[in-house]
Amino acid sequence: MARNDGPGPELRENLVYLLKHAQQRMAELLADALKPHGIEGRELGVMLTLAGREPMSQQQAAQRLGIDRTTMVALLDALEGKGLVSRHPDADDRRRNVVELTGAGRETLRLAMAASAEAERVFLTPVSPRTAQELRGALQVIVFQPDGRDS
Amino acid sequence: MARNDGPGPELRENLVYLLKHAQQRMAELLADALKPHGIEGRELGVMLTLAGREPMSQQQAAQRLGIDRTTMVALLDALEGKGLVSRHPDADDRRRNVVELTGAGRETLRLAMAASAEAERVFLTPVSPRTAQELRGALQVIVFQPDGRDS
DNA sequence: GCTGATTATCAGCTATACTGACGATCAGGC
DNA sequence: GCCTGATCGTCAGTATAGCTGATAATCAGC
Repeated sequence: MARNDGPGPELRENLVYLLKHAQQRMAELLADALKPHGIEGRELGVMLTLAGREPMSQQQAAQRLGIDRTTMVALLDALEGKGLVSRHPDADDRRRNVVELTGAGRETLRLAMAASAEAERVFLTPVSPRTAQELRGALQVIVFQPDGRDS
Repeated sequence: MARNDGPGPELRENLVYLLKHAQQRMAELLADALKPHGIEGRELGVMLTLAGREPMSQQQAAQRLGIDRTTMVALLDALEGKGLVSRHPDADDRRRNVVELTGAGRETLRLAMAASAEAERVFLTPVSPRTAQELRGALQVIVFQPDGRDS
């Protein structure tokens, strides 16, 4: 995004503005941190979804991530091309592709998770660890219980 | 965005994921709140930047907002088409356009700011007012003093 | 063994925001 | 005064992310 001279006081209070720019900064930090490992942010999301779980279909993975199934196709094409995930038809339901991390995928994921944690650390540098935890907690509540119902 | 069944525990902790989805929800709430007033979120950002200040050039406004000058052209085309802002050449520097809110623009901005505040209130429903203030404060620090230098 | 639903895939569309090029204009050196 | 380089607004083209709609293969219920 273009250079930002700093907005007027009206926008400094604006949540859309703050969230958008915070998200953008975090995404840039993550992209830089992941570059050495040859993946991008959304691909890490896919790999995290696939990790430590039963194998799942593309559709299931897409729903978990909150992305469209057609978007998942392109993401998996890229990851499969890098040898990080494998697709093969489900024996029980041959419409489905079972998607799994490969060995290389698990290793890359391990390194990428460390890089991601470091990017988050940099992102959170200007606030105290306590504030950082409150920030994460508040976002979790807002994203996962937006109607105030308890989980 | 597509339906989200809820991610695994790895992603629930992930700041990029949380920020992206929080930003998306806030943007949707704002878009709905602004629809009756005939403007969208980015247009409110432009109008807030133009409000209560000396008239400024398109470039200055763009830098304040952190968007590209070419993006500003299209945004102002729309706002001018709705009669909410006026452009006219700067007498002192005829390369520049002086951009100002019209009377209708100021009135729309007044209503839109109320709608925006209400959208933020809905967004923050699941957290306490105190947590909401901490969230806003933490984001401000991260966005405006990302290197930890004091303002 | 039909009929309707589901899965993965693909083409095409939309929204957003950028880069690069252009003409008009300004500012500084001479 | 005049040339050179920089700046401003504009436009065309490009890139990215994500969607809709259509299609072929497959499944499940009757």
